[in-house]
Amino acid sequence: MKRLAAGRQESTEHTPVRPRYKSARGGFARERSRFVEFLEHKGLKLTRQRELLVEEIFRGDGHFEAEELVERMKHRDARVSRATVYRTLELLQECLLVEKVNFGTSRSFYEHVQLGQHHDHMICTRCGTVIEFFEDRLEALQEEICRKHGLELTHHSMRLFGLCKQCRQGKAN
Amino acid sequence: MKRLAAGRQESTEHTPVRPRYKSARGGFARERSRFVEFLEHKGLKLTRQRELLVEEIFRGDGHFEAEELVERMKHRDARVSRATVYRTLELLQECLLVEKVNFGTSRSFYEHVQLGQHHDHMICTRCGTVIEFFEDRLEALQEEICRKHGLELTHHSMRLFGLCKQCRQGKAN
DNA sequence: CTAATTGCAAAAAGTTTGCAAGCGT
DNA sequence: ACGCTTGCAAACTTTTTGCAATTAG
Repeated sequence: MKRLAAGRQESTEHTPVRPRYKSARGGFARERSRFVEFLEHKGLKLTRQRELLVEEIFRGDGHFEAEELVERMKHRDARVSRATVYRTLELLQECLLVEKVNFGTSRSFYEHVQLGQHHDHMICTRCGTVIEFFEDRLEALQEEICRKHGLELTHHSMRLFGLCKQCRQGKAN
Repeated sequence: MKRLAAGRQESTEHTPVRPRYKSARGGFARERSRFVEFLEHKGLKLTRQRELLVEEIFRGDGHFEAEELVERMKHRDARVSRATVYRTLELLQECLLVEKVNFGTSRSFYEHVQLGQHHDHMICTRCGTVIEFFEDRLEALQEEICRKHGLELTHHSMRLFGLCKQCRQGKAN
């Protein structure tokens, strides 16, 4: 996975139930072409449904559940079935444009991955708040660990669980 | 999560389909008492089923699926139903004796957590081999990151995905 | 043209739940 | 005794699959 410029230290918070994020940056041209290239490379077709899905996924705040995406697609100009949504999510995960994340609850969330915008998660096990963070040294250390074990790193997922400040102070959240 | 003595660097490999691990160390007395204390603390009861489950979980290689555990319990001296297995796994996760891990496939695995024996995972996305590793500096860095964001760390999960040496060389695995 | 893709609906897989009977404390 | 637990089976949620019709290249 491409390393980011050193020193980025942003973080945003949200709850896993209905996450609220700052809205994604404008376009998704690079992500779209990555998908197109991936399809070509594998001899797969760029269908209307696949185009609509990528657009819808990268248009939103980047966080969604499969079923929610199925719903969202109903308001588009072409019908996209549940089966196609699942099948396409599979492809998007394969080319690293989408990640399946699990915050410890039974439902699994998906996140779109904007090229060069990787982040990890910190989850409060009491109130469920999720904090996104990025730490350059962590990325570097991972590369080093993989090198040591002979793995060529493509991507990773790190989740830190614990109690957030509010919950430690016994306040409801 | 308790930090381990600095410098431990072991690693074992297995595939997620039917993982093979070196067998667990002898007893599980400490884990058992942790569970008992947890139950007492919450005013819950130590039933025969719960005892058998903990025993079975810590007796095995430490890796299992829910359904597999249901099967294994059929050969015990008391019947343990699927519902009880799920309900107990929930409790065991709550007191950090069991972790649910997902290696990218649709099935989710559970691992028992022997006190003071934490490790993370490296997964080859092509052949599915899983390498367990432990890296002291990673643990330390996590603590630091959490401190910075005000989270009191209880546990974490890190997965590194990529291509193992064999797969990079195009050999089947 | 031809193979890949889609939608549908049924099926599978995985997990949860209500309830009456049973069991720790 | 009291209230937490259990087993059972049904219900639910989420994801997968077979198949005939459709579409991209």
